[in-house]
Amino acid sequence: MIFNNQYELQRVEKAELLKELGKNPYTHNIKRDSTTKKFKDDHEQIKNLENMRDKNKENTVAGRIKFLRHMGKAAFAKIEDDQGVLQVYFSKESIGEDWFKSVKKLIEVGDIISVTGFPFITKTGELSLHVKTLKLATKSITPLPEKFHGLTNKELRYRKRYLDMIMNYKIKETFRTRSKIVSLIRNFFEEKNFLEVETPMMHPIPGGANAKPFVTHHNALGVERYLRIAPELYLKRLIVGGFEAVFEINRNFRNEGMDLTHNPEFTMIEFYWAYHTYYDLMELTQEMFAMLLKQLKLPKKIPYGDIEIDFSKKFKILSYKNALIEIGGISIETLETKKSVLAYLKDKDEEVDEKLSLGKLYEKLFDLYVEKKLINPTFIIDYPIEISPLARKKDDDQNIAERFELFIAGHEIANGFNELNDPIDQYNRFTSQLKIKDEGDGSAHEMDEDYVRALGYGLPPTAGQGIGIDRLTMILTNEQSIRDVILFPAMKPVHVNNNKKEDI
RNA sequence: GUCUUGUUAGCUCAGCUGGUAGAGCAGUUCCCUUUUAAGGAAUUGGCCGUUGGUUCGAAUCCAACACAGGACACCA
Repeated sequence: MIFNNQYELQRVEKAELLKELGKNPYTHNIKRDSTTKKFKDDHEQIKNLENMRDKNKENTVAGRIKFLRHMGKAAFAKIEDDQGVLQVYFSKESIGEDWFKSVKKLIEVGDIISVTGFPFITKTGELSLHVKTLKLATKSITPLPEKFHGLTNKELRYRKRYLDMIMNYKIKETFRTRSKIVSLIRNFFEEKNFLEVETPMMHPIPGGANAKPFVTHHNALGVERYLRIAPELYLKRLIVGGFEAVFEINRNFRNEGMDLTHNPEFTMIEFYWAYHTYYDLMELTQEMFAMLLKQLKLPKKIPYGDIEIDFSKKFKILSYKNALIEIGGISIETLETKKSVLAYLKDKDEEVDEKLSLGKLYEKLFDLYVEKKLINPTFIIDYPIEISPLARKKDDDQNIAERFELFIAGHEIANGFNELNDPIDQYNRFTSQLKIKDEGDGSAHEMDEDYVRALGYGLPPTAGQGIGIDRLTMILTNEQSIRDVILFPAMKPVHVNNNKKEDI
């Protein structure tokens, strides 16, 4: 029996007793004509009535009992539904003596009930429902956590999100906002004539990002498949095919570490826009943020933990190299050669791989000394080419990619660039990524010959971008951990320890 | 992957330098017809994360392991 602790057994017994009384503890025969919020809104004016009640009104509201206060022959309960909480009052007289006695014994906090009755205002001034009929909708077998402190254990909150939602009302708001963000973004792109598409999640060759993939096996085909690390290469094939503006909002999977900003599966929007440039993307991104803030009714300066993020000005644009100099405080001379950068890092007691290229070393410097300082929205542009294997080179500097990343609150939120559409160049970039992979960087990009062949047919000048929806939601909901914006974040399984020594 | 802190009743937490486990809420039994974490009286409930070790004796000391929070590393 799965429910075997003393409290659960007690409640199972109560459910049995209810059945014996002819009250199905799991009935479906419940209809309501109002909600906790609507009931309060509809009857707000009864405070002006003489008796502060209106016996001619009648509504049925259903919800979970969160508080229950018995007082001999009467009782108050707070019931909660999707919309909020409503206090209900019932007594021996209002629902009948026998049923009142049974309710007192058999119905408790956690149970879901429906109540029918009229609005009134209590002595302490709370608009409440005076119950005439009380029905049990669902008997709760497992008791709820404590009513005052609630559920605070983070592990339990993540593992049992349903319980977290019952106990921590605020978290539901966060996930409503998340849903709204996705919906608003979808709308935004549709209105700009982007076409929403769905490309494969199981890839024969993992591509579109530098990351380690999850591997799975396709039985019928007898081949390995990789959960996608990015939809990028498929979306660009669609641009080759003739769609000129596409987007996809869905999950990507990366087989890497987890922390406050990384979950192994995460949601991204990627969009590709033919005959546009990465400067157009930066404009579009700012427009999108303005739209989100407006629709979510957020101010232009929003709090995030101990800091404030200012969206009121045009986002700052700064080149990668200048960011290292101006924000990282690194001298131009230091940045000139591999040797001087290595010396700088060693001087700072940082562990570095001497084999890293200058571009990779820049990346290291950026992560160490710049990223965390980018609080207000900032576009960092013009990235080293070797960390941007799918981005177009600048015409006047072969070492720089026409690429940007958007940073907010020290986190990377978006990544966009002019797509590399020279098939020969792309082939060579893949080849040099393979070399990096051979040298031991498991996250280097794979060769995707079919993608290069697609480019062979001609990819129009295109700019493309990805935005991390989880991180975006974190910023807009003021949550510090990605786990607080993912309904069911990845957790290790808890396994029962059975390795007790056997007698010999 | 590394470091660090934690794991005690259903939940939130005490438990000191080792001496056989406590509180509040919830539950159970009573009293109470307008309460707001309602109140009053009594009371049930513990493989002290797991496995070993040290010791006459371990929730407490030591080790390994598991899981979690945080930091770092990798990445978005």
